[in-house]
Amino acid sequence: MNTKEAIKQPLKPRGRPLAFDQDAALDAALNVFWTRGYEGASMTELTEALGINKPSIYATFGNKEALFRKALARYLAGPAAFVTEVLNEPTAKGMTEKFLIGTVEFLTNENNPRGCMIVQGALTCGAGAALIQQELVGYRKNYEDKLAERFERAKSSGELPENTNCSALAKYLATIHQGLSVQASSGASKDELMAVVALILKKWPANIG
Amino acid sequence: MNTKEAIKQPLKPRGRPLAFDQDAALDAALNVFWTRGYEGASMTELTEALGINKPSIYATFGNKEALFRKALARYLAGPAAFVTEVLNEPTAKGMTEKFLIGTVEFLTNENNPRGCMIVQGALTCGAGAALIQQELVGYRKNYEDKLAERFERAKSSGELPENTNCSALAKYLATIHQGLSVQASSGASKDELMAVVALILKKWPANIG
DNA sequence: TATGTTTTGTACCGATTGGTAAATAAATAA
DNA sequence: TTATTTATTTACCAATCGGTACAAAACATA
Repeated sequence: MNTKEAIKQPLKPRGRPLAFDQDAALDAALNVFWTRGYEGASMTELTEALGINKPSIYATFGNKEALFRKALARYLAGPAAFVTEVLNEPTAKGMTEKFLIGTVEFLTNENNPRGCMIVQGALTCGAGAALIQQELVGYRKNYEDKLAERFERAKSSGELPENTNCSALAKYLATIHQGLSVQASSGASKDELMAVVALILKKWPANIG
Repeated sequence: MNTKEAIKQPLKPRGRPLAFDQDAALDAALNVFWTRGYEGASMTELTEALGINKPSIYATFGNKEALFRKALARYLAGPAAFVTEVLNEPTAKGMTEKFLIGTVEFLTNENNPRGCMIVQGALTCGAGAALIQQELVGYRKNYEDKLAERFERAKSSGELPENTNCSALAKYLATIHQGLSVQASSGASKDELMAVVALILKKWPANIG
């Protein structure tokens, strides 16, 4: 028995092998949810997009909610990863710039559906999607909190003045981000949104405090 | 025959009279669409909210799309009327202040559902709601254009400098408005959103041009 | 009272929703 | 080969979707 092989494949799966790539299927599901929102994406459309039948989806990913959550995790770890990465920028000003410019590039990337999935996945919905709706609200709040924490650190380090209202500043950035998402899904171009961001950054951080 | 009576009621309706108030019914429909969005509002929920049966809805207002459009018209003429009224403010600066402060008061009014119906009525949806989705995009663009025109007038009158990018400034305001709508529907309080607006207005219009 | 007109309530329509039972197919293990 | 395990396909489920047929009810006119 080869040790290397034993490590890479400690035990071969017993039954019939999966006939599709799980990551590719999740990408396809993400694309549908991203475009349609949670409720707007029907299992029929998802089935066609994934290229597999419904029982395979349910056996592999669980029900529609579970599939949405797994697609959402892939969204956060993949195309939307820049949002958490910018938190590590050395300065709050640099973070703000990278965040806003990165947001516009992300929202108008022609390889992606338009808009941010966290924002538009379930803004309004029927009663059956209330749980997903609340979860997305939580994701938005969570990121806003991280922005506020970053501004607090900048205040401690002296980059921002002592009287800075960090939570208001974070909510301001989140508001811009969410508005840009609506704009992008309404057809706004990269140049148009970059012009908006330029207006915002021109006087930043002068409008703090 | 009394002339006054003839003018007020030129001819009495022939058949069985309507058993409900059309405006009150439209208000109830507006409330459901405003909360749920176009697709999230089911005819069953609408029926229960209006207090009348489905055949009465269809006979009076038409199908779901027609009902939505009539509720939307009532929304624009009623709770959202301030948005067009602020365009008549004597100065662009005054308009901007009234627009942003009015937006926050509107979005956090406890008598209303949270969020702007034009923004959230059909941001993402299934294929069947594509027409309503596009119409709402049109309403957003239309208002943004009116903001841009107002800024152009302010440029002509000398209130704004000659190098002002009016369309970018209008898109900036629209972006803020749409972001505030998402924030309000996520549970942000009036005080929190007023703090955001205060940040924006503090340096306005310094970030022009 | 009889007739015509309109709205009402009930009961239903086909299509689609998310989700699944059951048989078959493809792999490994004995 | 035979048994076991897992995945696939087909066909279907109850519930809900938007929308409507039909008859009873409530009015004005004659």
